[in-house]
Amino acid sequence: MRIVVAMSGGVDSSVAAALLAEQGHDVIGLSMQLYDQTEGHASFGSCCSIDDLHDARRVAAAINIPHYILNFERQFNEQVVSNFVREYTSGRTPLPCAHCNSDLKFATLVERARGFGADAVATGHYARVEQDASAGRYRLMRGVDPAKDQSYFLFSLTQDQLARAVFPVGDRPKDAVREYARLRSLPVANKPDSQEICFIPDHDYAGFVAKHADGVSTRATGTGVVVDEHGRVLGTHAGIHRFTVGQRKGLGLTPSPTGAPRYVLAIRPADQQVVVGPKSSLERTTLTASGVNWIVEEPSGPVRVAAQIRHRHQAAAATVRALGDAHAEVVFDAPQIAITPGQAVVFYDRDTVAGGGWIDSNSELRT
RNA sequence: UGGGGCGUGGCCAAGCGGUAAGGCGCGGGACUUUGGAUCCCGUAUUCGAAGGUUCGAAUCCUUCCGCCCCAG
Repeated sequence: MRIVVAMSGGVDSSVAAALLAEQGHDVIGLSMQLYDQTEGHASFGSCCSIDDLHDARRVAAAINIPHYILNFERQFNEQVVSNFVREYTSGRTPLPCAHCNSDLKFATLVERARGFGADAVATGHYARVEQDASAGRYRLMRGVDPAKDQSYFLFSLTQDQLARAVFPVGDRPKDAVREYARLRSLPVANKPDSQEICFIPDHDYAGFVAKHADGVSTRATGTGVVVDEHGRVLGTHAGIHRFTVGQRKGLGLTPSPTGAPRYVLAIRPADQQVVVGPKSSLERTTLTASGVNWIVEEPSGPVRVAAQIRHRHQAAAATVRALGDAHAEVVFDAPQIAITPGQAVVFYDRDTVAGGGWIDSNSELRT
């Protein structure tokens, strides 16, 4: 079978490619160039820098597969970057990796793969896909290494996309992946794990948003006030895009009378307000989500699940109810800290992803 | 200039003769294919200033400076 592997230049996708080649598949390596590399070279750890593309090419050469670099700048900008900026300027917190997966890797890249005569696209994600013959569906499951599992970022894949998705490293622990890379002497065997958002290598999210907010909303990055739960003004801030629910650092306020730390409770884009308060006020039991994607058959009634509200959040017992029109309501058994609009809520049944959606509200505090 | 109170790191604040707690904030690190959180480490040779008493003072005394409150 001919398979296209999305090669980022990292260890995981390199091993994925090597494994598939070893299994006898007809493997083609593709790397996506996502943004212009000409300015600045401080792109450490980013997934698609010039260096990373070179690494991908070296790996492809080492395992003897063809390798192509595709220019996805326009698509990346339209699908991922614009969403990132729009979310921040509207008081929400984006999850770009999930969009990159569903809107680029398993959308645009799949189309391009067809051009190469390939039906499947493999990536280095730590997740598993299985065909459930009895249900006539594909199942998405957590990677076997609980510490590296990335199924959270893949919740929005459709059945069509899952049918073409291959995750060669999902059934092995990270250690084994690294070990395999060393055994095969892959050039990236000892490359550090990537982290951080790949398109903002300098860490300056606020600066990035402000710079790209032009066509989106200029006033959204303007100043506003910081208020407490009762609406009392505590200070000013330099733009709501600098905050996210649950944030503690960088509030720029005088310490509270009690000396207790303060956290961002909510962001109100309409009046540019950032609401802060004690940690206990971050607790919420319910949330609503939109853009819900069911990977298992959409349930007609309430379902018991383990719901995960952010990457690396310990999924918590909850009841989900589909509300129709791709909406859902989630009620947790116990309050969760910092349910954040813009992040994904993913429903698990043990290791299987039942579905997930985008968090819209967390029952805003009434002030 | 009658009476009372207070001045300790960016902020709040313990200490009241024995050689500067703690919290917030901030900085660094760990963790991490989002943001945030979390954890760890660091953060005043010095206590408004100047003298004095004492083996030894931020802690006692004197003066000065600066705030605050109540009276006029």
